[in-house]
Amino acid sequence: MRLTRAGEYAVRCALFLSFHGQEAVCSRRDIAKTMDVPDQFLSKIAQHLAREGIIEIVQGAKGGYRLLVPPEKLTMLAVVEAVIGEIFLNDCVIRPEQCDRSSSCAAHKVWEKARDQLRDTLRETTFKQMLDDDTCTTDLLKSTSNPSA
Amino acid sequence: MRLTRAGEYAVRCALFLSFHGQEAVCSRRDIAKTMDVPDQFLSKIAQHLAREGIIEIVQGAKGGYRLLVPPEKLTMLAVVEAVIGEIFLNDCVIRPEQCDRSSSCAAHKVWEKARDQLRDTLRETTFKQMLDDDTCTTDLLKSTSNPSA
DNA sequence: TCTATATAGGACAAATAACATCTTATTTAT
DNA sequence: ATAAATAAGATGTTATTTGTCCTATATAGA
Repeated sequence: MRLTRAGEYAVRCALFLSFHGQEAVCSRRDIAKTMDVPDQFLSKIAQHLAREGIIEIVQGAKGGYRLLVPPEKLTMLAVVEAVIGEIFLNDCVIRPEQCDRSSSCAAHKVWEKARDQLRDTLRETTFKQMLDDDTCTTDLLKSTSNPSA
Repeated sequence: MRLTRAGEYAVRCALFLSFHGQEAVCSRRDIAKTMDVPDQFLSKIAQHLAREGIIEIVQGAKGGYRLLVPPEKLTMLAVVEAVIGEIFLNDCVIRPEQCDRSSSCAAHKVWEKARDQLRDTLRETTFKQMLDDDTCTTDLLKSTSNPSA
């Protein structure tokens, strides 16, 4: 499971929306520009997030995306899996039926454990936490969302 | 980090070699056949394992591969990373210089943590452990390595 | 109602990575 | 010398990822 671009972009998008709060409808253009995400590609990603109920897509003029889940409840896991699908570290765990390879069997327990740990870690991380931890983060977010400054 | 075929094959190969012990020189054909690995592809994989000092490649007639590391010291991590390279879960951790994206920064700590955990888990698992845990494993190994039975 | 401004969604194109094989060369036991 | 192995480079194939183009649709506001 390597985080794909699409996954990374989804995280950026969710970060942006979390920063602006649940009330705000943020235009795709704004998000794309600020977070360095290809505009059209973001469209596809947003659809995944919407399907999972993470965001709402507002159409028409003044349209854009709105966060539906409060940042303190929005987890890294939810955002990432919305876009790249459920996380697996190897095929055998996904398709056990195809894995009659008993030779690999003991190995699979390891992968399963590793996978569970990984997902737990991602599940424990909320976007609120990430925003609060502004060691280096959010400077950009803040500045760009406040162009007058 | 999804375990690629190559990685999976490396694990199978190492499992086979671990089962047969450090003394045995196992032919590539045998390993490939028993473990369902494409013969030529295994050749490539073996070269990686050899470069990392995990196996020794014995050339010429009666040649093949020999395990250099005792199974109780051979870890899943070593085998996998020998073939697929150091494990990363996302690009930003690999190329931080490319990631001046401060917006992603907080997120990266999470990925780094997840990555460390994953590698720890894989490092804790030895091939001896996997062989000992023969819930379902090694039946095949045993039977095929003992064709007279 | 019309227009400008948004996003949706299908089709497609390009780049990258993964998987595998073919061929030729080299090594070594007998 | 010969047969039995593996090595290494080139190449082909397929799948995935990333991204864009184009047309359709929705909505705010004059």
